[in-house]
Amino acid sequence: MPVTLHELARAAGVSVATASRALTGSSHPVNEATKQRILTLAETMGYKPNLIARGLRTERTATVGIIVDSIVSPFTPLIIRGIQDYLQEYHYFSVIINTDRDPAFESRAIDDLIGRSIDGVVHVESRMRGANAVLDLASKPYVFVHRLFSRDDRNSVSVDDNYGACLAVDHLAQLGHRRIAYIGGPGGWDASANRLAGYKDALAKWDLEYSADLVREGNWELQSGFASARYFLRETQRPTAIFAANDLMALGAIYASQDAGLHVPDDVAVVGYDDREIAALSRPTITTVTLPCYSMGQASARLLLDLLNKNTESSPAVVIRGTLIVRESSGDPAGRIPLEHYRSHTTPQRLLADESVKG
Amino acid sequence: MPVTLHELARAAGVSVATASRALTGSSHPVNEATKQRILTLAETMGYKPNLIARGLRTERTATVGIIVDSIVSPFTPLIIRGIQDYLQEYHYFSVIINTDRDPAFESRAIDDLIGRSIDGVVHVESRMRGANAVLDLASKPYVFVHRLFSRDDRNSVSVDDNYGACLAVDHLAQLGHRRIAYIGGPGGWDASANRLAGYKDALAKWDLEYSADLVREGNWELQSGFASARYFLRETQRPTAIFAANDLMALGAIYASQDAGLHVPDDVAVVGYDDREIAALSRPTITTVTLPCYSMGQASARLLLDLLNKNTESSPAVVIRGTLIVRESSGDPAGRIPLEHYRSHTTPQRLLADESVKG
DNA sequence: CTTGACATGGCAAACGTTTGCCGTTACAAT
DNA sequence: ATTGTAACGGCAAACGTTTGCCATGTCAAG
Repeated sequence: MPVTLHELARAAGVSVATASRALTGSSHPVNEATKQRILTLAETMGYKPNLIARGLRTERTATVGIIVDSIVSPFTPLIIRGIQDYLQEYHYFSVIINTDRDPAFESRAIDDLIGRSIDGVVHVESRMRGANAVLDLASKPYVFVHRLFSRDDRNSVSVDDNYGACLAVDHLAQLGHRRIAYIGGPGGWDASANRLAGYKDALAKWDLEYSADLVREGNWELQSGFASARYFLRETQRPTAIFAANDLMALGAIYASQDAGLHVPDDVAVVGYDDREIAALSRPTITTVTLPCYSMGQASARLLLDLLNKNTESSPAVVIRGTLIVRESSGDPAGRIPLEHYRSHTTPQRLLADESVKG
Repeated sequence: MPVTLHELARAAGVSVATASRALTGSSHPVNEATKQRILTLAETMGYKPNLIARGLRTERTATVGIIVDSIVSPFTPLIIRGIQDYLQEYHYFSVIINTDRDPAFESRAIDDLIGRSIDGVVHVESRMRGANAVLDLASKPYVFVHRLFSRDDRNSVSVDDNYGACLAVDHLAQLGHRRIAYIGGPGGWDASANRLAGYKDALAKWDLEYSADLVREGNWELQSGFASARYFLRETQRPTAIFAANDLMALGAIYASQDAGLHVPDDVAVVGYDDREIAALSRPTITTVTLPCYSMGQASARLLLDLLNKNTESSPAVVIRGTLIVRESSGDPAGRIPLEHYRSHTTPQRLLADESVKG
């Protein structure tokens, strides 16, 4: 039922070849007048190119696959949006595959992607993984987005966790805190190591002594933040500030402080990491370092398009930095929370602001 | 580079026609022995059908488009997952289009979908909209998912908000509350009207008098819940329970109660709606009615596949019911919060549990 | 022995594009 | 007048499938 190139060409009194060239802006010259005639005719007739047929012929589909390990995650959708917004400008399309870390489904999905002859892939993984899946698609350009693992590899986007942790500790030190405790992530995650390193770096920068008594390892969950903070607050010389490696653990630390009869931030200052929605809704709201998901998505799309169009073999590894968002849990000296602080978490503006790109 | 049907056929010593029929399970008979030979050969040679070519020939792509107005929303990803999980079982694929309610981008996206000759569309919209976009794709099977608008239309999935609100008020009445206030959503949304109706229905059921003094209209945001609750609590005969039409306003109500020196739930019980993550993280955790996004996604996919495969003209409208999740803000008599309550919000199990389907 | 039905398999057209190759014309340079 | 170059346009092949149609062989019923 849809109008084809043949019909369009016949209506314009030209061959399909000419019509095709007029529409695609081919390098082959075509008379400007006829070109315009074809274009306007295409408009009026409502011609829409059959992308399936085009894909079959050109073996390029202007489609990239996005493989994510969980679309139900506070971070993934933002990354996806970053990717899609960037792709859109270049008239690329994306197909999202949600694997849920199920290898069987993943390999089936990859087969599907191959069958659809997508042009490239962005792989959004929160965990490290073997390279098995990658091999299958090795012939296609491939870009990684790693939220919790840093990769020195080329063709990858990751986060400068060290820098982010420095930001947090800097802030606390600047407020005058000298005993700053740290609740880290579990072992085996690069993010845990890097944020710990950032914590240490910042301490050194401020000539503060690193003490193992002020560091505990959590598991990203609220309870672990709660337990760790309770431990710190029972010490003879309790810390005046706690930096947690994510917002959930920071919230746990706040609850523990409150249970101990301490006021946040007057008695204990707390800083989190990630800038999840909860950080803007809790009481007090949580000072935190943003995880620049949107920018990461954009950067990965940019990398992939470079790979596709400039025929470069590989792109550099991109590392993105978050920024500090100061809220009540660290700063505001008055105890009472101005109501205006409870703003919507993610407005379009917010997506882009607060995130800076490096590399 | 990938192995084609021709190569496979030649290797098996048959024609492409036979190979095709062996692989696709065509109705045309093919000798069982040769069929097996072809299948195993396909396996060893790593043959993957070119879905582009197949799509060109058959004009069916086993792909459905998912058009969402915002992928950055606490609800959309869960709906998407419901859709994709269901589609996956039937070897369908999906393409997600994020419109951000930008009509220009939306129409471009729809053109793209047409060009890709997708088989059908699931439209996930949180707001009501004109049918303009729909017309363009009218030739394709189309299913709506409406989270905040109910549609009597066929080919649509929506929520039984009336029922959900009843659930909440029932719960409060059962706990002995007789003055139950209501913070509603803004006008113009079906969800607001339906939840209000449910509130009234439940009151009637319990022989409780409806009073306009106990109802205020919020705007879904935390502040409005805060302001509304403060208003209620200043009344000479303050309510002992507050039902808010979403979790954010419920949280605002909790904050207002706490500011007024009242304990939740001992002095004021609060129930929300939606079961967003915050409801499981706040202090106290919030009793709420689930918005069964995952089930809605599944149901819409089922509807669409019915449309595609059974050649039915239309499917019935499906209405899905949420369930009540009792947490501390309404029930727990003791003031202190057991730490175990702070569990991960969305585990795979959770996706399916707590949601019941009707119709 | 004839006929019809069925199992099996191949030929080739078709799906709607893009593009290499060739032909024609116009025009400038020699 | 001849040649070279560029602009313009058409023909037809190709991309990898699926499928209508036809051909052959087999076998059972008449």
